[in-house]
Amino acid sequence: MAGNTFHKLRDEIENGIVTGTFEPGERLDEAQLAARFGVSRTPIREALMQLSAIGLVEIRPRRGAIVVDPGPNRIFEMFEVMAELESMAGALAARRHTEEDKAAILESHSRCEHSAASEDTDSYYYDNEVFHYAIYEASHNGFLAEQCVALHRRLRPYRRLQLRVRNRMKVSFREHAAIVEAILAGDAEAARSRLRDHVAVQGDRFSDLVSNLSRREATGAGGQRR
Amino acid sequence: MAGNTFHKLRDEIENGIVTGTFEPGERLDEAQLAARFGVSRTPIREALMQLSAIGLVEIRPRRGAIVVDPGPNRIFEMFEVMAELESMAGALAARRHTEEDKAAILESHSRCEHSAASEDTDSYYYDNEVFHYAIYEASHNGFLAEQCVALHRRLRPYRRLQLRVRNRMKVSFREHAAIVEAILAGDAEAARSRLRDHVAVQGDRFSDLVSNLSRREATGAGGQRR
DNA sequence: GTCAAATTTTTTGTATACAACAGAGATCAT
DNA sequence: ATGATCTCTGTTGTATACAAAAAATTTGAC
Repeated sequence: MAGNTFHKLRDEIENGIVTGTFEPGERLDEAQLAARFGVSRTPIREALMQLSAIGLVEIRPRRGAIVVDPGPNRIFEMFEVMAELESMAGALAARRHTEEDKAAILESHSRCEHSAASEDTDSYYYDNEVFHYAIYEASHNGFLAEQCVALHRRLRPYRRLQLRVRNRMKVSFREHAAIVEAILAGDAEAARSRLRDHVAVQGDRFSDLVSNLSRREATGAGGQRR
Repeated sequence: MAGNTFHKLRDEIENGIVTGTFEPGERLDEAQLAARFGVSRTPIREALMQLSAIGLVEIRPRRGAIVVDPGPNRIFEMFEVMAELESMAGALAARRHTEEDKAAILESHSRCEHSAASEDTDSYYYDNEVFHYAIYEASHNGFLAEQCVALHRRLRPYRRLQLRVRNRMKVSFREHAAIVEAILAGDAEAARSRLRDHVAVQGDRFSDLVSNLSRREATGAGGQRR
């Protein structure tokens, strides 16, 4: 899994964006990044090109690359699509899951139970991810799984904000239980609608998200485009 | 909309892949492409990086880039996802469309009628695209619209194969009519299921597609990876 | 002191140079 | 003749160089 320099740089920068090292709206200076990573500008540019194709950074001609800052509206749109893709995966999983899929889902589900009980948000966050990935796999649609993983990854920072809301973790786990039940029972439509509700950001959860976003904004996360 | 060299190159190569100038499995030699377009290797590489991030080409470390060749299975998976995304757009459009959206849908729909009547597959192909784009817009989810356009574009060559099947054009148009009706009536679930059936590649249509694929393969389209 | 034009500086975009690696062919031993 | 190793060529990956454009700064007029 070596991956050449540009590949590692791509992951590195992508990670920096997702974890917040590079803030939304921030300008990504090529020379600066090159110095930071101890390489020349060439691989940096290649990494930025890839990130721009994914939609994580925006390259403005002759004016450099900036970290894309999706407004609350765009974030909502992304969650709306994510909900539909996940519910699709769930519906397919209900119809197509194998014994191995079942084992993987149950395994990750019980891990979630454990971290939810111990109120460890960080480890719940991780286990939750594994749980969802298990469903993607069980859909037996490789392309769908890839799309889900990519979008899930992109929404990571905002998901994280959501988990901070009081009791969200336990509610989330209860929803998981209902989803598992539907999938294992082979009830595609139940799995679909339960996953949609689980992922969608509606009503209170939307306002919670927006308020968390603006709070972050206020603490100087950027967003100002000169 | 000037776009720097690498931007134009990206579109150029992407187009070449979609239209078949570059065949699936074909190796994309950087120096060769550079000579062909009269530029240096640098912008060529940047274009290839972007295409690899989209998933159109695969960059094997130290072994060059090749045009990705999705097997029949992967193509089927992509159609399955496309069907779901389109039906989602249709469902949203049924609930959210404005007067302008309605006008755009009806306009493109009647264009389709015209080209279907005159049996002009090429112009039907184009008008059909406009029709579907109008639905994406009417969903009022910009992110969803982008995803749909990207996937639609990627499936272009295979859609084209499908249209060759006898009477497909007229059947397609009749399906459009039912979809328009559902959307304008605000019936989200009808729009969803009708669009899903319209886009999905099931039963006969799947075998037709596979047979067309293998016919193309037989005429020397490549796919051999050394 | 303020605003605008010109100049300098910085930064991007492309080309070229060079080093490291992969694949093909040649050489050699058996 | 066959198999393995070695060499050699071709291609990729990274660094550097240079040109053009945009931002910053200075200069000058009022």
